[in-house]
Amino acid sequence: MTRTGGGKPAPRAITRVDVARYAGVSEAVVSYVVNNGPRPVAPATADRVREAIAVLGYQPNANARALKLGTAGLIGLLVPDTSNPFFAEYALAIERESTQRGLALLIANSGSDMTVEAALLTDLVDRQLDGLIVAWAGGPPVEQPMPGAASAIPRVFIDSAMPVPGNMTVGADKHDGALQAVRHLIDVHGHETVAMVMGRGARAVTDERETGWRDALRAVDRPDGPLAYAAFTRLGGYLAGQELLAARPRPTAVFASSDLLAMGLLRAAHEAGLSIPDDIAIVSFDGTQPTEYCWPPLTTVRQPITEMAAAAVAAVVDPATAAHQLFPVDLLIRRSCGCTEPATTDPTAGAVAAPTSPQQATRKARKRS
Amino acid sequence: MTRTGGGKPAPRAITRVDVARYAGVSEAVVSYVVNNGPRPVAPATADRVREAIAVLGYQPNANARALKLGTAGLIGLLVPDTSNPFFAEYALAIERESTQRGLALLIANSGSDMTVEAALLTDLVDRQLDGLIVAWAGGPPVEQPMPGAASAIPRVFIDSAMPVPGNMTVGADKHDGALQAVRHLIDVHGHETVAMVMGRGARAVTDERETGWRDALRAVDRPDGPLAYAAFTRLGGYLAGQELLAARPRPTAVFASSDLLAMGLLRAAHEAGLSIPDDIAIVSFDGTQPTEYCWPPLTTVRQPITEMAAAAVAAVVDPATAAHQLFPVDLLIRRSCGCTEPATTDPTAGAVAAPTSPQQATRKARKRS
DNA sequence: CTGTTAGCGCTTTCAC
DNA sequence: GTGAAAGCGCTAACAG
Repeated sequence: MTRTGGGKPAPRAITRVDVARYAGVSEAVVSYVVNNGPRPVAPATADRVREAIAVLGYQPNANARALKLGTAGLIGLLVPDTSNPFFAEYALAIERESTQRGLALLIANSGSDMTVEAALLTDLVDRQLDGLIVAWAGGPPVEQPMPGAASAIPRVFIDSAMPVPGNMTVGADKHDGALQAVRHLIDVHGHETVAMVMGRGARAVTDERETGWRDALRAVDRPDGPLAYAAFTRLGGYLAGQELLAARPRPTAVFASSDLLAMGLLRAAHEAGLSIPDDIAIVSFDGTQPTEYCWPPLTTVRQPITEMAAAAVAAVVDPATAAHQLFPVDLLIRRSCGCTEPATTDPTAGAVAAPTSPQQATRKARKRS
Repeated sequence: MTRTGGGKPAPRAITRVDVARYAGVSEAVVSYVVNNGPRPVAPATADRVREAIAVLGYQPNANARALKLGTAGLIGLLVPDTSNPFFAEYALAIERESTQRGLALLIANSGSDMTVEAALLTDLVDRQLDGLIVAWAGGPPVEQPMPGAASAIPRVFIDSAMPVPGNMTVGADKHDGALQAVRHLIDVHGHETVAMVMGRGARAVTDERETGWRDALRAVDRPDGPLAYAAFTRLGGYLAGQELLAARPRPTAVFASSDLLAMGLLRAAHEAGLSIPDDIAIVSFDGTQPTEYCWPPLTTVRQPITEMAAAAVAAVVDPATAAHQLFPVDLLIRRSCGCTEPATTDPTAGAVAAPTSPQQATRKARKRS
């Protein structure tokens, strides 16, 4: 049998056959040594094999291994946009969690585009990963346009405050978070009402933060403050902020449905020459790191990202988990709401959710000028 | 041959054998249909096969395919920390570029820990991806402690302003960027000298931004402003900022070696009750999105992330590329340096690097009070 | 303790 | 236009 062409002898990668031959053992033994089992190997033999591996520079073929084992040790994550710090931090936490379990993470951004999202999801499913973690752009789908639903890959939907029938879900209690934020502004800082900047995603679902905001206001018989919808970006927050600040009377307090939005709002307020929190108080949602470095630092509803990430990975790795896992949120008090940070305001102090004394910040149902 | 146990009939996944049988064709034809080649198939037959696929819910086994083809269509990205907007935006751009080429992206964060970095790199190499893009924590290694260097995976080192012998590299002209930043502060805004906050990574290499800053000052016979080293985090920038602001005389202008650092510095300045840019001007480095939403918006040296990402992916996919690719940077003028933004300051305007008229911002070698 | 060997599911060459 | 069959490199059951 003649070889095609007589060029360079095709640099065929070395396989365990080569190693076995070199070490003078069988292929099985090579495997036992590489995998530390499943059968024992005499120390001397093992050493010979290890040396052969080193000398030859043998590297097991990952794809062959994956075929045989039926798994490549990969999980996939589909999110709207990792340039949003919330998803960036979430993805990072998921990656850490996966790595700890020996799984690598494949990441895909939909850019909040439902068409792209569907395409990426299909691709991910086709790759037959060991698990799939999905944060739907704009919340869980109302209908079930769930590509590859038939596939057997365990999946969990994150950033989903509500259960999705027939699916595992992980989410934070957004309704309660909105309640806490609005109540804080009213009860502690004496605002008459609270405006809201609500992010609008790719899907037309009513978000729990919006209902939470509304419910908090109703509970104390206050009128709804103005509500501005915005794209889930800094620019969206900026534009919505301009809209809100142009209203007369101007709102004295705003609840932003995400940190990203709050950044935009902050810029709009600064440009308008407003002082925060005196002219306008702001409470945000997510609790991402950059909020600590805004000016003023943002009071924000913290989602327990690390815990949720752990739950999400656990869910796909061991699908025996509960169908819906809801996590509590807490209010991270900083300055944008009108509170004074504790003396040890220094971020060096490390305390994440430092309690604070808001006494002198109180204002009684103040009149607007 | 008896089967072990008589329990449920092991839900064996359907393979092309099942499809072939169902459609009454050979296994080869199934393959031809699925892959659109390499041999032609009669339309009628193809339809039958497609129907069988649909009915049976057949999904080609990705691992088997990868074994046969010798590739799984995966590339890996190893970065210090995607919660740094610079790497987040870089990763996103790389992902887009890969997706476009039908490759999926596996991502790993070292957290700037060299031990973790080495471990992750080994894992990535073992997975035999089609390419590897690496941003070393703290710059390219001085020595060559490059795990898995023997492996044949094409690799490219990004965020590397200097070539690394024997490797492909992609980087921005950091030296020139620092030059531009410092010159702007001196030439346009009349600062006597410029201080610097320099990020210090995991490796002890002198960064081109530091030499650029120094060179710019020397070129016009100015004394070096004070230099503060910091961890490459917001907190690092904050602490270094406090240090710098406590110096007497207090610097009137600071160049921060990354946007992340500048955020911290900004906070330190605000807490000190300083007005920016009047009391202290700031120019940053990277040009990430959040800098547009700081207060005041940051003037920053923009790295061409999208272009570099494209170059990096191209490099690993087609290793015939040049060894070292250096990209130019440009100064994104905003307010923190003392310039007035153009009338259309509205980010809606879309113009990324809007030119600006810095006339009235000029100050002549002003005295410090 | 070690060796032989049967597949995992796919792609593709080669014959028909 | 279609089918048969040879592997890709590995793991692990089974036999020695």
